[in-house]
Amino acid sequence: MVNNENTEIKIIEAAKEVFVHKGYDGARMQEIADKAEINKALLHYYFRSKTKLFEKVFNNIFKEIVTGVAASIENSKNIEELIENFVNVYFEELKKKPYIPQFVLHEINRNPEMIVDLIKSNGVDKQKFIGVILKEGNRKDLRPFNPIQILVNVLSMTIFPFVASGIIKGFIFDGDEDAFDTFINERKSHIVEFVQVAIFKK
Amino acid sequence: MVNNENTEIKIIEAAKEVFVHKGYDGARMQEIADKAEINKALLHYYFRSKTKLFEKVFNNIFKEIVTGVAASIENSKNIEELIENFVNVYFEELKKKPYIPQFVLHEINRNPEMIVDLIKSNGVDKQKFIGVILKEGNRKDLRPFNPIQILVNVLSMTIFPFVASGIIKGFIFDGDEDAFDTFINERKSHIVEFVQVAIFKK
DNA sequence: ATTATGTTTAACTATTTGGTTAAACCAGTT
DNA sequence: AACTGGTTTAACCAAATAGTTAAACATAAT
Repeated sequence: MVNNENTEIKIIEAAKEVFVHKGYDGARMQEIADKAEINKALLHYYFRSKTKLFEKVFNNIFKEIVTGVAASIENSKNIEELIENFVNVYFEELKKKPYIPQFVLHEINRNPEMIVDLIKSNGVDKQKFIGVILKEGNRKDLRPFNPIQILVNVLSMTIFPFVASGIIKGFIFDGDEDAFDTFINERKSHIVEFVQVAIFKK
Repeated sequence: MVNNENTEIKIIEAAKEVFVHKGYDGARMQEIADKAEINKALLHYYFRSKTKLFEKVFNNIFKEIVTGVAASIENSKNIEELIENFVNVYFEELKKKPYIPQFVLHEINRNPEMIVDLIKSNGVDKQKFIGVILKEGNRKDLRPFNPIQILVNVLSMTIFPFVASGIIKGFIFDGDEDAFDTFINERKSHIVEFVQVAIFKK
């Protein structure tokens, strides 16, 4: 009984790092071991296989995202608040962990069946997420857009720039990191404004 | 001299299929050979290495996308037309090839340096893409949004649903394919309407 | 028919990589 | 001190996989 807990955490952190940047197929157990400052055998002692380790890490990350979103919309009374809270919380989260969305989307794409178990095992309450937006959908001061479309609009505009940061950076900003950062910082309030202006009548 | 040209095409088509669905790391030369109905040695005879074959395929796909976009916005005189044309053309393209964006974004993420060469070697004229939107930016009947933000909004809303189809399908539509398809079909006109309503004053 | 050139194949090689094994190690318990 | 449990390691194994080789084959030119 020397390390245990500490080691496990170190492994998960290292695995997270490697999996997120290289994907499941591109990740190497050796690299994870190196990054965790242990050797490969110990890695397999803690998590029997690459698949098992990956599942742990992926679940971990997925839970982080879900609880993040849940918290951001928990106290939102109406659609205005919901959008503002979601975009604000999520944007800050993504600025800290910009590689997460691309990773999650790629892995779900690679193995779509996974998502069913994932939602189940994480006890995600769908209603909590789309309930507010559906209920608010028939407010008289809103344009008659399909609320699901609005939801996807907000998700798209918030998440996509991080998923496509490589292209946007290279294509629109000629590789200029600073210009891209400015753009991202400006974006948070832009989305809120843009959506508000679009959904309200008048 | 039996096959040659035909074989090369068959290889590229097979490689495209496999790379797009599995990614570079997940793709296997054997699987590509099988799908092209040849053996691995011939594969290496035509394209010396996995990397070389991948580059060819990726360039190919990238070019398709770029020319697609270029064509869609070529004859657009103002921002209204531009948005409508872009969304229409692109949506139909993506419905036919829904896996392309996720693939491209993942590979660029995996190897960001690639994009510089890619843009260079494809002779992409950036101005053509963002020129119209920048020029139209200070029309008096438009709200004073940053045109780049608008551009990214349109890109996001159009492309993201395909990148995140797995999550959207599973999460919002409980795995119901038909409901998702209906949503996608409705989406094309929704985006156009949504953006128009947002950008125009009054 | 023979030659030359490009095409196709089966069999092989070297390396990478996920995973295993058996022994050493360390701390607390008896 | 000897024992017991989990922990850690170096060395090893087997399978997968990118890439090679050398020979057979087909077609057109001489």
